[in-house]
Amino acid sequence: MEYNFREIEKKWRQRWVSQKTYQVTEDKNRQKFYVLNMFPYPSGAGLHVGHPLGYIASDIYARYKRLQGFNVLNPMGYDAYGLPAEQYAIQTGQHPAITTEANINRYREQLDKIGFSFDWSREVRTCEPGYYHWTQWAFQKMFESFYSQAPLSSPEGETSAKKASARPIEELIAYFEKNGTEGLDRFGVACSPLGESEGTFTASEWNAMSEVEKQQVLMNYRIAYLGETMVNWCPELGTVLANDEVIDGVSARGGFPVVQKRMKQWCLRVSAYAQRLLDGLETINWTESLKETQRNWIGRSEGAEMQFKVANSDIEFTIFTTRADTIFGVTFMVLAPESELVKQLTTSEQQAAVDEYLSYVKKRTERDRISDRKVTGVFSGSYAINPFTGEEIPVWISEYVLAGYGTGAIMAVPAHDSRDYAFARHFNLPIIPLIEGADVSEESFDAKEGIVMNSPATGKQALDDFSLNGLTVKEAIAATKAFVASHNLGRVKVNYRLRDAIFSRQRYWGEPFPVYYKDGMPQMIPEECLPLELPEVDKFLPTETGEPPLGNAKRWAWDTKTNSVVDNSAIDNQTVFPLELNTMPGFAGSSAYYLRYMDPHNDQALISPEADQYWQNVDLYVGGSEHATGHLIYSRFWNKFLFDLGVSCKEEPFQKLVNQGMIQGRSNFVYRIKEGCPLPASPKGEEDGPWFVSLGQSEKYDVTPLHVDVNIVKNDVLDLEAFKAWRPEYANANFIFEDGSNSLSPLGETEGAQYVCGWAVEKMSKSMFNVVNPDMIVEKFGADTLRLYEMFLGPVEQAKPWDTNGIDGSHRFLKKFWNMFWSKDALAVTDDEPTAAELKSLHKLIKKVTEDIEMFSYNTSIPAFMIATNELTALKCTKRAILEPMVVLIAPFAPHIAEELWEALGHETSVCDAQWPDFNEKYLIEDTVKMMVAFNGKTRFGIDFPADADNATIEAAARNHELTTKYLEDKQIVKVIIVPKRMINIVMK
RNA sequence: GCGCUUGUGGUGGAAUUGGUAGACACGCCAGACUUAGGAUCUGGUGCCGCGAGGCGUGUAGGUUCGAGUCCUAUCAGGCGUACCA
Repeated sequence: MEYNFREIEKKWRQRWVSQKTYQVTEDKNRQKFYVLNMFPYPSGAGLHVGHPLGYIASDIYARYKRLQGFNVLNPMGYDAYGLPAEQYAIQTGQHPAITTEANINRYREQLDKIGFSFDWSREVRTCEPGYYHWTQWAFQKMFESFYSQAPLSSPEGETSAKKASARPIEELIAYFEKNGTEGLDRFGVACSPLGESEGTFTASEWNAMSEVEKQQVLMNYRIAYLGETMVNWCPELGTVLANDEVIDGVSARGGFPVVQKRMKQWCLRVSAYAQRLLDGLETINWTESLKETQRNWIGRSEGAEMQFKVANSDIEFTIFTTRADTIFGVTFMVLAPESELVKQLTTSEQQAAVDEYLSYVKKRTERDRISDRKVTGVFSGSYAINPFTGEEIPVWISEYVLAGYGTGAIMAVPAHDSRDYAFARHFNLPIIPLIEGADVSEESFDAKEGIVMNSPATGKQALDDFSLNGLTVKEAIAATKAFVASHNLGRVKVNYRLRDAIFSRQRYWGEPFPVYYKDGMPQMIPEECLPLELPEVDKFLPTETGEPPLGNAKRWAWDTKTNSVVDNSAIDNQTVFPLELNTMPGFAGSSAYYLRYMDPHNDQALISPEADQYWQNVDLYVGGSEHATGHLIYSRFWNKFLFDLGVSCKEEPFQKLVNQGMIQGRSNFVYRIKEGCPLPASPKGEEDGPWFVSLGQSEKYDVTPLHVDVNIVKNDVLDLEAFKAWRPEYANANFIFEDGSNSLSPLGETEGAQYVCGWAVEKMSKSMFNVVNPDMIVEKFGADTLRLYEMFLGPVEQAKPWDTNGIDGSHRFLKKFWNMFWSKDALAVTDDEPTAAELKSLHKLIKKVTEDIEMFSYNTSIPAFMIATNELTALKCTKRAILEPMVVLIAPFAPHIAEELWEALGHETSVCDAQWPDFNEKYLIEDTVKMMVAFNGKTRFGIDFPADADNATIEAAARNHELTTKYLEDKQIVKVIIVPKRMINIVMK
């Protein structure tokens, strides 16, 4: 019987739907396994062949786990909010919901053809009210929470059994009512950076505050808060962007310039969770490189904050340093241009120079700073006093100090910091070396090693006779920290690079905030009124007054009497208030979708405790590594917050994570001969077309390489007729072939002359004509072939180019596999007892495939299938005891063909409910075992032993072997080494 | 600059704790069959050499009876990050 993949695949696609084969329910009697793919953004271009790679890999794993008896959750959905649909809406007026719906349908159609075991009854879409209900809900909870290292009720604060957690803001309010801010620092409460004056108040001061004042104070502590921060503003897109959405100073989407701007924005206090995000990495099974990326992004650094007084003034300021030991080498201080201190410390003589510098800095974009790293700065006119020596140190202002990290001010130690060194050299400031033997005449000595000197310099004296001379750097750092703490000069401090996430976007196509404004302060709409649905607008652009697109909505006001959305005209700021105009960013909807899959239709809660208890967290998460510092940080944060709330029972959402590598395109080129370059033949008389030369001949001509559609090239040989039809201007094209002949030579072209294209690996994109569409492959070869080939292409984690050429091999294999079962049009399978050779083939395969799937290295299982199939075909094996397990083994990889064969073998249930075959080692034992014996540096092989021989027998036999004996007699033996080959290892066990 | 990562035939890639490097597939070559195909089947295919033989895992050393695998140095590519004090 012929392998008719089209019919088979169609049949099983329908059957899986009608029999609900992949729907799962919580089943307490079976162990759960949760497989998850990063859900896609449904773009207009549809899927290309690279998209399904990770889905196939995880689908194989999901099917394998199911065959092993697990209750497998393998859901899919759409990250449906996003910029492209909105940009398209702006250009065409088409509502993004319509575009998105159309794209989703296209995605679904494509996905359905590949045979995934997704439970579509659990599909989620981030843009649906039933889904974003819970995004809004979580946001409200964050607004109503603050974060502290210990419960405020514990009397000892930090010294008590710590439990860092988000807590209801009411706890903080109760504390303020009783104590003000007195003693609050014992509890490690996370808050926005505050000045001395606004940060402290007494209980009676708190109680005397107006409601608005209280709200303003609380805003500094909420986990979701409205904060005035420097943001990445993208004028072209008219919105702010998160740090991970900005690459090289331009927007990740669109590549538009990004500038720094001070704006009031919703923020999430991700930084409060920095330490837990760092610690959590130790408990999860991710690749080391990805964990390292997150560690760097979190950027923990231990150091000290130190106070510096300003000479002739009562101003004091704080700096952060990890090299407290270099205090005696400080020769100047530097402030960030955006620092509040700049205003206070600039003297009247320097005012003009400073103003000029600040306006220069303001003009520079992020991109300028990156591209030219020149040394710039200006003297403020003020001097700071070194707390250890009393010396006066000039205070400078320079853009190399960042306002957003540490305190926005540093002590500069040019001898031991390369940035300070460059600055000192440029402005001719003194450089004092502090490490014995360090040569700082050409560059700074940044390493944290060596013996300290000049601390203080000979003949000078420091506060309390403090000295670091003679200590190692490590000892000096510790000693200085201790001294700083004991003399009240500052405190030991851990800083994180991780910033709070900016959570507002000035866009239409996103989750609306469930927030209205009363007296300028945000208020949450009542929880039972969620979801607050996205309003309709006429235009998707910002309003004329520069408000976000929601400013165009006519019905976007909140009536607190009826608790409903009403017309803007009703706004009276008494009972009807304006609603928030910003929307949430892309990462909002993707931050907890894995929880929603567990209980997608629950309209009472994000997830029921029962569903959460059963599914717990994701066992295997598959997706691209480009989300390392975005989604994978935010969702870990989000999940930790929900964990603190008791909503999620696991602190880490994704236990194991595999990054699938990108599939690149393989572009083909033709070489067009430039005008004026001598040609091999003259025109035929008709209108002469352009000339193209084959790769091997192209060096002889002056050519321009041009991309050519990979779909009209086979094995790098151009299909000439298809090429002529591809573009009207190529209709009369002439060719010089690989063998040097040409299409216009008087004798005609040589028989078999070919035009060979060049090739290169590039990104898969329309403009390079190298996009390969999975539908086409499925149409030609079938979904099972596509699945097999995608896995065969190489390790899942590695980036690799797509090359359709090799796909025949996978298809041929499936045909061979199919043919094992059939003789003419009848099933050939018999119930005979299998032979030892047949059992060996089967069990070798079981072992290999089981191990491979566990290790996620499918690319080596496919060859194992091919070898086993070839072996069994050669043995003419048609025995059920061999072939039936083979069907189960291949089911995760090629589910359609497996179902068809399973049914042909007489089974009434789906192959999905079969049992994964057990591996038995006894079938693998060899009859004989080869040994290797090494003589005088040369290894010899070829001593055979019975397979059941034990170690001692083998060694004795080897020693008695005639060769061995001869060498022993000649005393030329250095060593006799007996190396069991792998088969022996099995015997030994 | 820093961090991570990868270097194996014409190509994608195999090679378990160090143990016959190049599995399997593509491509290529030869042959068979034929309804002449983008079909199927068989055999061959790392490089040099007629041959025996020699050389081969980015490069140079080292450890070892034995190294793709371990160590040291170095070169090249990929990814991430960017003045984080």
